[in-house]
Amino acid sequence: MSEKSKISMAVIRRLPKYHRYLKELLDRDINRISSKELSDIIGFTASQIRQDLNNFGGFGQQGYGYNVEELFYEIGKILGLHKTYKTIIVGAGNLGQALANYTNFDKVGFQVKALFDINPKLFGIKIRDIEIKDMDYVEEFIKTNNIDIAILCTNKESAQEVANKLIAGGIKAIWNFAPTDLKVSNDVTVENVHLVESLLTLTYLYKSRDE
Amino acid sequence: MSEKSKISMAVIRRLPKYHRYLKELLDRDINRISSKELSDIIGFTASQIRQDLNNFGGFGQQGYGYNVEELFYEIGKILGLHKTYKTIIVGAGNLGQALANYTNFDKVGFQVKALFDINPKLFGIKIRDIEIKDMDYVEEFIKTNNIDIAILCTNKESAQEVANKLIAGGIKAIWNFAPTDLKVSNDVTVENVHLVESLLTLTYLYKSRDE
DNA sequence: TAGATTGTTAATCGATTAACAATC
DNA sequence: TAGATTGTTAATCGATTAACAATC
Repeated sequence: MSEKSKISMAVIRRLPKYHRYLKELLDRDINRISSKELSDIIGFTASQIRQDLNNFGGFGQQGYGYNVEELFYEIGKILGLHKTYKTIIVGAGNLGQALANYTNFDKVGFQVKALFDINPKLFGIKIRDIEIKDMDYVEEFIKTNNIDIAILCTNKESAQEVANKLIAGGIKAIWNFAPTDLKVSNDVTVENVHLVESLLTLTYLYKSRDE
Repeated sequence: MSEKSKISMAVIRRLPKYHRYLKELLDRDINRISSKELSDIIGFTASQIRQDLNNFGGFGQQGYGYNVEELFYEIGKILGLHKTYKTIIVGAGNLGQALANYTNFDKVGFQVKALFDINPKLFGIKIRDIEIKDMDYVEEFIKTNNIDIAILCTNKESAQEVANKLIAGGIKAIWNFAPTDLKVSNDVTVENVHLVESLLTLTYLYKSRDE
């Protein structure tokens, strides 16, 4: 925990959205924006935008607003996008393979170095030049290649066991797509993508839309 | 809006997690649980669990706790899982195809009736007996087959245009995987899965873990 | 300079936690 | 009945919004 808890999760989860909208503004050659204008397009209140940004420093200028390029760069830095990340995908089923093919991650500096699976039939197959390897060698691979992030795409039954292996190899960040909550020590960061939970939220809202 | 806004999004997003943990308890043949016991395994406070559940009715019994099977069933009903949903996947790239293959959705009552794409090379290809069809016919297909939910897996450039088409066909619920925010009228429900935002949250937390 | 807009403090709102009477 | 645990009200905590002085 320590100091990182200064910034609330509510704020943290808004940061990537700022980043995405600022990128769009940059692409449209807009180089200056006020919190009011940004509010109109992103949907947060101007007050919230100013509060959020001021958690990290005074990026604006009174009477002017914010410089889009500078703000985009600063938020990128806050999010850790000043470096590239070496990742592996663990579990080379449909989802794992689809994520290996998903080029949107490359754009923000993520490299997939290998996929891992337990199914020998998959060993050696390449997805965009990324090879599927034997899960037995995952710990060794992590150490040798200084992997930062593991993308966990196994089924829920093997997720915890595989996560333990990754952590034994030195992994400190897991992007978890398995529909289960991992038990990890607090020096390991886990971000969950629980697809079924998202889908059930949709059905709830859909069902309740005109109640 | 109307009455649906009674229940806060914070509560709604916890419901699928209750559902998942109750299923696990059922599978382990546990048929009774107190809010305190559930708190220990799910990680919400016992008080919060009781508050959450009481938004929807008194499912428990003083001195006893909750009946697992009944509570699982009731939460399923609240989430809209009393019926099956007909869905289509729009955009049959890597992600669309992976989702068509993802059998976890079937388990909770979702049927994928077709995939749609604009690429003629894909027309007629089948994923698990689900055919990829010409996007030109998507409106007609939605109407003819009473599709409930569209799973949007296009790139961000075509997402809004495709969404408009789906809505013109009568779609009221969109599960959006395209990295953009859709503009829709308020009778249409959109649930976003913004993968890049999730990944950037992970990098933020990873980077800040020992600050 | 005057106008605009930030940075920041104060007020409000909503969500979580605590407490306990009701009751099985 | 006595013990346990809910349902629900009250207290606390945190996040959002409003307001405005500072300043570019």
